[in-house]
Amino acid sequence: MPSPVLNDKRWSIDLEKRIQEAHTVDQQVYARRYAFKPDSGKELFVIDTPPPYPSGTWHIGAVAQYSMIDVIARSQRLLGKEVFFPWGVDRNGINIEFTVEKNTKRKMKTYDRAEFIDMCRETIETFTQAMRKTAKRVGLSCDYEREYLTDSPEYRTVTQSIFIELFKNGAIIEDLRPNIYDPVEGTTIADAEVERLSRKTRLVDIKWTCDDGTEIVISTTRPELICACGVVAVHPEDERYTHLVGKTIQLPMPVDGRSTSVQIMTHSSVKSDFGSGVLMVCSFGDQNDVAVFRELGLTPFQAIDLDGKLTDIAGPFAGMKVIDARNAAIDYLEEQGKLVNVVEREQEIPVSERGKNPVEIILLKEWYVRQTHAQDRIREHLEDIEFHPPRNKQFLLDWMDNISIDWPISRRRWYHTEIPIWYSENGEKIIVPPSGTYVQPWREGPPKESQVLDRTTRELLGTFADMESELGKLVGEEKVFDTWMDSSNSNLFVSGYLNHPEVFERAFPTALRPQGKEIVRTWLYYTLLKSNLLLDKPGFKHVWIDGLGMDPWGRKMSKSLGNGIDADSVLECGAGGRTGSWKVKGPDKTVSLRANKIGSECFRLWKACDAQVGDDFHINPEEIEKKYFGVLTKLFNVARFASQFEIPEDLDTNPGNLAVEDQWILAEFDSTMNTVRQSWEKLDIYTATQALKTFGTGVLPSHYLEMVKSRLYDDDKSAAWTLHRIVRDFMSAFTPVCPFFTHHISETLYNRSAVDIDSFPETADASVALGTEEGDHLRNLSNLLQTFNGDTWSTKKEQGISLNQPISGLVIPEELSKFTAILTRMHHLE
RNA sequence: GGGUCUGUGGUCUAGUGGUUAUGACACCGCCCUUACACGGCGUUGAUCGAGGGUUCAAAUCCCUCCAGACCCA
Repeated sequence: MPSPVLNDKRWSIDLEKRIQEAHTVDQQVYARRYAFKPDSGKELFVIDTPPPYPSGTWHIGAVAQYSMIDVIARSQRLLGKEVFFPWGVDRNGINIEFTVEKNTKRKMKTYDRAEFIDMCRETIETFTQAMRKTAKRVGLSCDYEREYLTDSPEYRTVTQSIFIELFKNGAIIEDLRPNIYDPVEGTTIADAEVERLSRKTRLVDIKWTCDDGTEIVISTTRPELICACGVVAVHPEDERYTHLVGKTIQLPMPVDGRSTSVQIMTHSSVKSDFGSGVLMVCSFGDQNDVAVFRELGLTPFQAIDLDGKLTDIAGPFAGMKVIDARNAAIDYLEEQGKLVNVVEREQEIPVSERGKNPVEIILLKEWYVRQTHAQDRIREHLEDIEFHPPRNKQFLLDWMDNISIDWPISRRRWYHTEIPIWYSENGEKIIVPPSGTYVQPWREGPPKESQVLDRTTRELLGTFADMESELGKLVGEEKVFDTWMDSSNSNLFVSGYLNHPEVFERAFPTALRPQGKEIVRTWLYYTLLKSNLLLDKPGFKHVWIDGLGMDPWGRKMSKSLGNGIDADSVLECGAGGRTGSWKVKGPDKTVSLRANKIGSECFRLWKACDAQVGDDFHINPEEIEKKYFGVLTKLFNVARFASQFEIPEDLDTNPGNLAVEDQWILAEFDSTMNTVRQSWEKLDIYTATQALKTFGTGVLPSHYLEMVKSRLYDDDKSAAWTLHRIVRDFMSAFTPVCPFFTHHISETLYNRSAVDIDSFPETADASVALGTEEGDHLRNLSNLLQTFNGDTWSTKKEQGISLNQPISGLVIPEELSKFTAILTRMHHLE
């Protein structure tokens, strides 16, 4: 018996790791394979890879998503495109600031700014390294040489230049508006960064007195804000209070520097059945207060300062933190006999997503990206973008429907991109740097080539060099950008905006935005907004929105639930004889999960095959191994079996003397490959992988191989050509899903790695290709053929005959007459 | 409270009006047949979340309800 060229007896994680290490060790080889070569002459396909935020371990669900992005990258290369699969790391932001604060037990603002920034950069660098290692381990074919960091001068330049561009064209403005503010972290935040937490709060009923002596009761959870009350409102149809409308009512608490009374008015937003049905409207207790103030044209009061303390208008409570002031106010009201009732109740209160601090709404002069005017145009652009799956477009449309205010982009933090502006001494002019320059106005002056603009009209007044003497003492902007200002340029940056204009010309709109559905309202929306405001174009050709990785019971994985699964434990499961075990907290009890071997190839195969894009997927390592490791074993053994037969010199030329069963399997294979090619073109990973799996573990080994075994042992050249041709092309088509696996087999057998194939395999036998009469005829016989084989196997079993023993009395159906010879030989029919 | 999505054998999954509802894993039974026992073959197992409606015909379309996920107020 000839010995197989594939030495290893079976697919294993140790083999996988050996292949993977060899695959990535030589940077030059690696770069030849996966580096972006914009001048290759091929159609460009730029992927706007989500730059991961480094924070210690990588979530297994995220790794699953990234591996599917890699499947798309590789499948597009297979289809002949020049793919740019960039590797970026998102390093700006409040998370790393928190980490440094936690590690050193000191708040950011107690540090020197430059010192703190250095500490952030050092800390995040260690996380960055760990992340890149995992990315390589799971086989992401990124262009790591061109790694970009969002906190690098190169990236921040793009953010700053785009800001200046948008300021000049009027899409960005500066204004004094009510803003959502996190007093603990001392920064403004956007609507999209607010979440709600349920907390116990005291709802207090307070007695107010009208000028005419009438007493009414008002319920509130924010008594400390009485000093900012602008109006007391009742519902216009609430007959209980009709007689009071228009009267003046005394504030029940002392205030300083403002009127001690307000008017009673009507407003339709008042809920008559809540408390007494009377509402005090303060600047600003919540978003509704903001709306009422705006509608009634009231002048807001500044009740809370940037440190979260009450201002002077709060009289005796000035200088107190909000919570202390609230308690003090309740005590005061009780002493004065104005407290009617107090109830503890659960209330959903808005908190900041990052710090979980209750947020306040306060008036601040901030920078805004105007967005309400752009919605219709963005919707038009959306018509040109293909969504995968189409239904997930709804997440975006829903969010857009809810947009009513502009996007505040300035933040009072440090480890972010600086707002690139200096103000003249009188505050009327601003100085902005030239395009393509990274500046830090909090610690340096403007470059000589900067421009001077009018702060309100945006009119260009001259160059900084010419006007320097008349500007007075410059003040550098200390504020920074919301990190989404950086992230929402990612498609522009990777497509070459500013840095490679000639590439950008061909690469934009960016071919693909792959992302999770949880950041549709932030990353996706802001990116589309930016592309619209800057270039009046859709940002992408395709948007691919995947579901979330959930625990085995369908719940979100989180540290607090204790149901997380670490990515490395899955990828390394089975390496060096180690097994994997996970303790995961279920809804009822903690469950122990075990697996012997998984690795990156099995993990990728599972994600590709088990879940449609857009669906949330349950991650259970036990199931991944049970359902998919066997598939790899099977495919490996098919290749190993093939590898013991001589490989024809010329696999590309059909020898032309194929037997009918060879033509039949090639007809089947052509149909499979057609499905696969079309699915890769449509970014449909699921269908492509399913088709390959069905063919490779089903009809090929069970029926074709069993049929031609004896021919192969007899050294039949046609059978060997057919089998090798199929194995080779199968590996090419399958390489996007399992790159290391297919690389090893194809390179060992055919001296050319499947990962290097840059055109989808051609039809092996044109005479039976999809659409030919002969091919259709053979494909129509497939069911009958398989049924006949199955019937024969079960008959032998019923009769207690082993499969290699002869059997008599079985009749081959008329339609299969051309298979008579091979079927007789296969089943030893007599 | 509202919106969007999802709900198919024990588990996962295909299937957007038309034979007997697809496949995988698990279970059970048989088989070490010159690639593979980490394998092969076969059997069992689903009133398609519940109820109602439209239709000659519904897992598929419509309505109501239930459950879950995500988002919003």
